[in-house]
Amino acid sequence: MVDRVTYTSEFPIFYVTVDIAIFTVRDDELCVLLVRRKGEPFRGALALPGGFVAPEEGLMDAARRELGEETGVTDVVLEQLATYGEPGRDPRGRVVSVAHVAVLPRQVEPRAGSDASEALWVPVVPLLAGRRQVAFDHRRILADALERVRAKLEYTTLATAFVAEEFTLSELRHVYEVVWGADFDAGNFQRKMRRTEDFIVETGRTKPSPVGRGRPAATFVARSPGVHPLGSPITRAQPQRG
Amino acid sequence: MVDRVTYTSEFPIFYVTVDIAIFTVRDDELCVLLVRRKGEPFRGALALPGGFVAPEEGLMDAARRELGEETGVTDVVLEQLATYGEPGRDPRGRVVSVAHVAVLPRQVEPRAGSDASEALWVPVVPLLAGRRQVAFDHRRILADALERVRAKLEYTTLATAFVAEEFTLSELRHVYEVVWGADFDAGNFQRKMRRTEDFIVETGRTKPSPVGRGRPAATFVARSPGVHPLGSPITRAQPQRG
DNA sequence: AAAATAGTGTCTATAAGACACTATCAT
DNA sequence: ATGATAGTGTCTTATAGACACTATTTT
Repeated sequence: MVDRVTYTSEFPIFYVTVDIAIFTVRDDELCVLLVRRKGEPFRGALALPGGFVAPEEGLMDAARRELGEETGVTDVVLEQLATYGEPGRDPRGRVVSVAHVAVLPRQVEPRAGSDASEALWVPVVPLLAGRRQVAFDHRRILADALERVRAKLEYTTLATAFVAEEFTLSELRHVYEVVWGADFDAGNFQRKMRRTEDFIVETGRTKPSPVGRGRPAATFVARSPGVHPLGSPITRAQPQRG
Repeated sequence: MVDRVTYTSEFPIFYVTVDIAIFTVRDDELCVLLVRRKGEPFRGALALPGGFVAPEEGLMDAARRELGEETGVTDVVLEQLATYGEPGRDPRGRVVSVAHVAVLPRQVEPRAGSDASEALWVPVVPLLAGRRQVAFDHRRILADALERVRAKLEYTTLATAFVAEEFTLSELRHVYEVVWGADFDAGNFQRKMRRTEDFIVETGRTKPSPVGRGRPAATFVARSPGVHPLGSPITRAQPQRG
């Protein structure tokens, strides 16, 4: 790292950080990983995990590093969300933050990092509806991130990033139901998924229901790793007059 | 502006810039406004207009200012696209660029700014398909911007940003045809637009065809200023087996 | 057998594309 | 009248949602 340099320019000093909104489905709720801040400003408030970008580090590399430091997770779907750089958004100076969205396939027990006294999974919708303090403009970032995840579920294969590598259609349907807060007809969902091209591939194996009873479900894997656009969107459940 | 400061930190120096991909439909082609660089690096190459963010200036404010300086346009649809910050993307140092997309309602004659020897409208698709040199990673940014515009046309009211405040459905259809490079059935397009909620409002006035012959077209205005999501998407023309 | 979950069949409403047709203008 | 563009009618095909039904498992 650079230790002390002389900065000669007519341009101001910028600090560049990354913040990450890490989502997972946990206990029938969409949750985001937040840390409780140890230092000032916003000491004790909830914040998105994140940190400063290193000198020779790419933006997504920085996000991936911070994510690893906070959760120990490495193989994860990560995407740039937007950049927040209003003057005054950070009292320490002109900080431009490149926000990212990450989706975890299963619940991971977070461990606190060096900048946080605590790391915890927080249900997103109640947090955004409530009045709990959130550091900086992270409430706004989180709202944007939620909107992005909900939108991407519709026209990409993002849903598979929430479940294990091998999954049942009930598990996948549960992701949509939790993220969108709407129920799906199980039969129609089944048909839609099986008919959508380039999304899922049946393994030939089955998996018993978690409640112990009922017909075991066929398992599937994502057709290809990562997130890809879908030919036809997965529509949100809308009541039909018929 | 800061003239000379001493920068004491374990964090590196970052420069933050904005770049703007300004699109318009001109002569039956989707065009982007590019400048020819006066100075090094990439002297003489084509580049997106853009520049450094001022000390107390928001990111979109900076983009709007640069856009005004380059084209004289003020009232314009502007949206953040993505941020590009790979180390080495700019030989002058660690430059993080926040790219924006702008859409102009009509062809504007660009005037060269202080950083550019020339400003010109360039057809986008041939540029991306060809081998003309483009400065920095601006070819990549431009490709991302084109993808964004094509996508937004489908599920937002962005198309109205390409036409004058009062427009005919033929003019609007032409935007879709040029941006997507596909023809639409004029009748079906008419029905689709009139039935889509919260998109357009008929003025009651008519406008004669530009070729002088034919029935004058009814004119419309956008239902509300700015870009808004649509309830039902405008689908790209796809051949149907029937 | 009963209960629970997985998966299929089928009907209806809606909407997109194809294309024939009507409407209104200039020459 | 002719040709051009604007706009409507209507047929076909595809698909989403509703919901009844079958299939496969455990208790």
